[in-house]
Amino acid sequence: MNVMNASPRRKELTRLAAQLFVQEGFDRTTVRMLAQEMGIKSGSLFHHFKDKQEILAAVIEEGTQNALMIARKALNECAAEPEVRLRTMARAHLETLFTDRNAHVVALFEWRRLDPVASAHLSHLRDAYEALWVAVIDDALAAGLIHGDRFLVSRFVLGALNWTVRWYDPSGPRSPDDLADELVAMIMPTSV
Amino acid sequence: MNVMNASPRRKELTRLAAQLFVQEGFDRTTVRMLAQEMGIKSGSLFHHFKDKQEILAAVIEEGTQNALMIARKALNECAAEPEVRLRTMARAHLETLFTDRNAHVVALFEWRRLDPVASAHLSHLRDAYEALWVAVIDDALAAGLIHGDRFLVSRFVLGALNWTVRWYDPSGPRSPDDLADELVAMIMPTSV
DNA sequence: TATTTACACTAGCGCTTGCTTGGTTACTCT
DNA sequence: AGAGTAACCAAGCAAGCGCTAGTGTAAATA
Repeated sequence: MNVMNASPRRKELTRLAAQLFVQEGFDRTTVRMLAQEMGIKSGSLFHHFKDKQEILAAVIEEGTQNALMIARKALNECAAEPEVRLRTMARAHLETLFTDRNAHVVALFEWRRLDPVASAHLSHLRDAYEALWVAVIDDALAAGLIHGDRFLVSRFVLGALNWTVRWYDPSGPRSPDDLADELVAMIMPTSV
Repeated sequence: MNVMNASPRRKELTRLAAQLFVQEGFDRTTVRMLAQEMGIKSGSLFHHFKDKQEILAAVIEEGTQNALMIARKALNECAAEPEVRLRTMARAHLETLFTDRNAHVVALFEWRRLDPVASAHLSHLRDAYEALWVAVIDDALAAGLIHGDRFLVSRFVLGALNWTVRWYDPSGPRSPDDLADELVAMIMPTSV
């Protein structure tokens, strides 16, 4: 029973759990289903995770850490112009959303199943990620690229982006980058 | 056991069920919790609904029918200018979303718990509602008010609007109508 | 060689789940 | 008065739930 273990075995189990949580939802996924998917018996599962809750927390933490890393890297590597940074951030968001889709769908739609302790811990991670967004939006507003309330704009943009997991098929003709660019174009009057 | 009953009692039970489904999620809401909230015993519940699934379907159907009615009425009563119709549709969307909040949150986040039969039936309702949106968006595009792909624009706008249930507090200083107007302004370069 | 560690197993406990059954009450209609 | 019906209740069943206890075994460590 490893409290904060990052063994490769545990990582793989977390990945499988994410898939099942998306397919069935957290509540309908039983420890027996998880175990079977992992090729072990249900009892053995509790050697890797203290309880079912911890599996959920592991899935969400993994996904959010990843999103944070990718976004920071992308922002570090791109130019300083507000327009470029806005586009970069939107692209990074969709990139993580669809390369790590299962984990993010779980994070978006099963967050409330977290117990208060895990939720508090993971909220910090999510807040750090959203702070990146707000900074980029602020720059774009200051540069006159977009208009409106900083708070509203970021919520609307994040909502539009997050909702894509409900309808967008990344294996179709349109790439995630196209999608991100179209959204940015939609809210940027200067780019018409 | 009424298959397609619209008795006032059943309507009230449906409303209470929606509230619990939002609070706890469909899977974690037990028939005993539902019964207690309704002031009856769990067995009596099955006099009104054939099974738990049917309660979920009733909640979602109620909400969607309502949204459709409100949107149609609002569009019928408003002016013919594409800009007005776009704003009207966004306002109507947020109006239903927050007057009938519980039912809509359930429809948005518990849809997948529907069995295939109920899902197929309700999909038609939802499609009829989305068709209203696409028509309004098409007019706005044709009038040059907004730009982009009709499909993408409607998805982005609906995503941004639906996501508001996650963060917006209608009892705050900003009214739902303000919210709708700000979103429309955000995507309409001409209104700067 | 002796000991620990990591990982898996079997078996099942205690509890909750959705739902059924068989019967009762209260009200309406003829 | 009698029949019909909608609404309810007490009791409980079969299945499934998360999780625990105790054991076996192979590899790593001392």
